[in-house]
Amino acid sequence: SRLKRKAHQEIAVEVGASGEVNLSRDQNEPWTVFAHKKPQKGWTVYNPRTMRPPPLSGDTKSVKLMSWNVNGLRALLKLEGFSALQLAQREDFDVLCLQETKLQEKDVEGIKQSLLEGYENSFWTCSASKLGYSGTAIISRVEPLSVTYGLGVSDHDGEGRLVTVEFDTYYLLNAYVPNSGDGLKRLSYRVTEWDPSLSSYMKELEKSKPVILTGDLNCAHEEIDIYNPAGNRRSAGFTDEERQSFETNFLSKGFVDTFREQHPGVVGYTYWGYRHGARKTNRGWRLDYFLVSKSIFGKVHDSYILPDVTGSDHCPIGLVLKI
Amino acid sequence: SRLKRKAHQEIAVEVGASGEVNLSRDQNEPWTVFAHKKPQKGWTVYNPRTMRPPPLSGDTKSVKLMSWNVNGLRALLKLEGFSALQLAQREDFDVLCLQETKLQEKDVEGIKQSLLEGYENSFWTCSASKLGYSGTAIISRVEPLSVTYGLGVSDHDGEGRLVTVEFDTYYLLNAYVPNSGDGLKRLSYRVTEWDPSLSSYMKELEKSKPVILTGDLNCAHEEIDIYNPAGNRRSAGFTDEERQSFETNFLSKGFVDTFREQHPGVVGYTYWGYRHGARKTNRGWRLDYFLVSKSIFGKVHDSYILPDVTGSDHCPIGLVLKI
DNA sequence: CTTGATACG
DNA sequence: CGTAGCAAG
Repeated sequence: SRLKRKAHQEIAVEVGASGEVNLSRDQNEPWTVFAHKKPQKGWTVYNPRTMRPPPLSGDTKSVKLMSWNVNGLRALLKLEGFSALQLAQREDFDVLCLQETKLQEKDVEGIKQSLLEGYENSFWTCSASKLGYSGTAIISRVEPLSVTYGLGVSDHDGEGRLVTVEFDTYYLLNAYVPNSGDGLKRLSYRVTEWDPSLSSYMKELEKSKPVILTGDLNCAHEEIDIYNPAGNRRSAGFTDEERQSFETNFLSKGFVDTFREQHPGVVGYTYWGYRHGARKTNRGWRLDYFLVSKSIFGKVHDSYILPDVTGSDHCPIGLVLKI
Repeated sequence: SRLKRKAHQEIAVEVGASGEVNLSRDQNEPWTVFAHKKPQKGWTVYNPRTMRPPPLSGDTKSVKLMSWNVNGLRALLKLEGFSALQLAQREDFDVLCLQETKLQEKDVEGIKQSLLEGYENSFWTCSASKLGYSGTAIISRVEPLSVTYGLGVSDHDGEGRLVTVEFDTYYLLNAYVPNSGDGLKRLSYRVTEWDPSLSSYMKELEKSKPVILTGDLNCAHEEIDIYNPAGNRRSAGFTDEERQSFETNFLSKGFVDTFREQHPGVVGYTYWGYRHGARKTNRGWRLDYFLVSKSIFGKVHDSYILPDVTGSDHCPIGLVLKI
């Protein structure tokens, strides 16, 4: 049955004294924020209240991975109420992957200290070529078996865009895929060099263990993954080239887009440009993913989005994995 | 008699709904903000409430000139309550000279429109060499006889640091003198090229009419003009070279420092660096002046400072001239 | 529209 | 510390 929709409806977000985030909407009401003038038949809008599976029974062990493009970690931490700490308290994640930390090497040590109790393992990349640009981190409760920065063998590692940790039963890769840029200046680099290199690297790792790739993959895969497909055919992140590359290098190589697999026909954005108040009207993109090797897709309990968490132009996403 | 002093006393400034500025202090209390640990004997701190002469009698005609380094006019105008408009309402000036407007040529027309009713004559300089840098303006009720931008004949005019207007009985020059910069990089240019050129230009004009120079002259002339003379002997604005240049090029050439002449032994700062809350503790400098040709010093009724006007790291100064 | 680096004060 | 411009998204 179709949801009742009201275009441009705003969600009021209330931040409590201790930083907790409360949606002011009735918990039972369906998620009705929808900016499409003519929503496609059969599409519904992802509602993290109603579209998440019930918690696993107590005797099923699970791990919760989260990913968030924070668009500048120092700025985010200044907004107390939205700090990673609050997210930890709410979500109780095991691993948090950050992109666009925009840290310099010299900031890392200080940030590490001030971060979360109980997450003593953290691994940071910074852009060597441009200060305050790009940068990723993996923050984990348990100590990984190994850590790798960058693609290792290639010449794509000057911008601190990738960090890999190895756990018992899988590799976890956290990537901030290069934006193709204004005028699509970097489109060619992105689709002919970066994407294939990342893909090969993943296939190489997969020989020993299943692989999970998360992060800002800077591509809205299909029309359902962007608010205005027609108007963005030549926009970075929705070109045919990038979408094709996403399929060729990742999906066709046996990596599963977990959110889409669990939620066919569901609109779930993870990014809204700061310009023109795009977030209020849900004019967004789905750019952030958890892709997993087919061999462990069966372990995916929940692939979800937290669109109400602000503080960045992206929102966090999560993956609950049975182990 | 010595004033009672309390170091680091703070003045609370209240801004009313219509933008008026109210000091919260008792009107009868002397001005006691004083940051010197050991105030020099005989120095008192300028108090604009008690140290200004009584208004001129109704039959003496006068003109009020004001000067303010606004440190970015667009930023200032955003702070509604402290706009030049409020200053106009309080002070009823005839001419307002601004420095460090930091406007680009393309901003000027728009700003001109949005400015003050009754001040239809305004003349703007912008830095051609560096966008958003330097820049001056003279805003006047009456139309001047002529306007000149820069030093005219020299090669010092790329930065929009000088504008001259000619009135019936005097020339008014508004200058933003080059800061000698970190490491005193520009000290030599400043004292061997800019100051002498400005001085010659003034002497040239003086052949036909008395001259008034106002603006940010970027020099604290004597020890009394700076909160920590000993610690700033090699700071831009208080080097021996700049102080000597100030004397040689301006005072010795017959231009009178009107504030100092009227208030010997009085500490009156016009600038407080933003760093370390220098303004709260009155750790300031007197960098802004009205200098006048000796021939019209007799016409000076009041040379004053408005230290309670915020919105910039400098405060406005004023000159009331009998005409 | 927002972050962050850099210049300048 | 704060105002600018700029690059990047």
